Amino acid sequence: MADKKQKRDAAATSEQILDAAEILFADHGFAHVSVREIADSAGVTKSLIHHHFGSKADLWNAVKERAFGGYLDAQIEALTNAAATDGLLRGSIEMYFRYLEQHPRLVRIMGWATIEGDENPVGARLMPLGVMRIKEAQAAGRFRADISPEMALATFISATTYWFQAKHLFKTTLDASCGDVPADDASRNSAFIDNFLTIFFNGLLTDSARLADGSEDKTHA
Amino acid sequence: MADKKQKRDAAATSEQILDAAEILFADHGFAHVSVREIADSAGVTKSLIHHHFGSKADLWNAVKERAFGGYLDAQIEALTNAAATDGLLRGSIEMYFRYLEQHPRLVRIMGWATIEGDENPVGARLMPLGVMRIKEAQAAGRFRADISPEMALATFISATTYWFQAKHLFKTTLDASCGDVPADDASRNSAFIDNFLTIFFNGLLTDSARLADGSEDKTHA
DNA sequence: TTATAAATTGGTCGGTCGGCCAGTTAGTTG
DNA sequence: CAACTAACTGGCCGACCGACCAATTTATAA
Repeated sequence: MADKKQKRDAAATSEQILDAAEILFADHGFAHVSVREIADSAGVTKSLIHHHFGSKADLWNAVKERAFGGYLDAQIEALTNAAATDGLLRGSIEMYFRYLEQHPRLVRIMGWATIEGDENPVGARLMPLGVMRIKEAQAAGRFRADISPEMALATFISATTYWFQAKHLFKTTLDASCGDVPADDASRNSAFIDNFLTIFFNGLLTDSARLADGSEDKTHA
Repeated sequence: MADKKQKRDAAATSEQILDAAEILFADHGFAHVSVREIADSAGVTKSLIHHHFGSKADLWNAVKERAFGGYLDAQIEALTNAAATDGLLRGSIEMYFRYLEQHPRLVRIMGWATIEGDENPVGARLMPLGVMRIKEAQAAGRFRADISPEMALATFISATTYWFQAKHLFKTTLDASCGDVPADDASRNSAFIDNFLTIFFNGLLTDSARLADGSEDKTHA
């Protein structure tokens, strides 16, 4: 156990504050949360927050930076390692999807940041990598050449991001659906990504690539 | 001009207030706008807003109801009239897209409502219609039967909605793209819907339907 | 041990928020 | 014309906001 319980630890305190702020900001948005609430939730004084972060807006920026940092690292790695073969590209797309699934708070923070007009430095760094992967697949003759790589990527990002951001909007319809839609959240996510990937790749693949890929799919589906 | 300029007109005043509130709420969100700002922008007194709408939250609800009302009517009509032939379904999808394009304030209001957790009665009424159209296309053998109609619809709604809600996120990458991406907003919207529809329908159509449809497309593309 | 910087506290400030209320004016009805 | 209702106004209220500050406590280095 060592002497972990120090009386004063600036780094630990800052993280406590960031943790509390992240939860509250993600749930209710910047404007709906007061510094007092964050202080109470973090078990510190309101003044201490100003001492460590300056202002409420600076705290919000710090929360976003921390959340986006891990996200950026994970996705850059996935997109960099993804070779241009369909299988790996597919896997890297699913990895992106699963990352959002496992970080719902990040999804909400991204949502608030987006609608509040933040220019998102994460997307600006991530998207060129995705575009590159798609262009490689086109050059290899696997993806149709008449599709704009940028627009294909926009389709993919939009579909997956909005699925998580607005999941509750789909819930009513999905619940009312007769039969073939799974009931629990996790299964629904899997069903969505399965269906989306099928549509997306079938729409993107060239005829020859689709035939080759389709036969593989059918062997294990 | 008749005697339009009445001194007192409750209905007209309410609309003035709704108009001003819609713009401000759409731009900055519910929490970032004060009743005073709305009153100033509408040219009325703060008290008058409370007189007509009760509370700030009630005004927000009234704004959303009015905005969603017209949207609901337009989309129900489009989806009801759409026959199950690909052409009309495609047209009805593009109509949906164009409606969002021409009502950017509605898009933002939907965005705020979504992230603030409102259950959206509009989607609950619209989505069953879309699911029905897709099922018809499946029954007619035009759409692949191994795709969940609900998930296909979720893909479509997510892609189109997020495209407009987060357009500024794509801007950087699109601007930096070399060559083949149009520069102005309107052309980009058209490029997106074109590319999306190609991917979406190619991914959804059965092999036989794709061949028939593809030959038609190639004649004018 | 002492000096110094940093972490932390409680309290307070000016300002803005949404809501309310008493009073006034305009339109309607009888 | 009088009586009544509804539209509309100005001012005020308590509550809460983010920020700031002076004072206190702890850790560290000299």
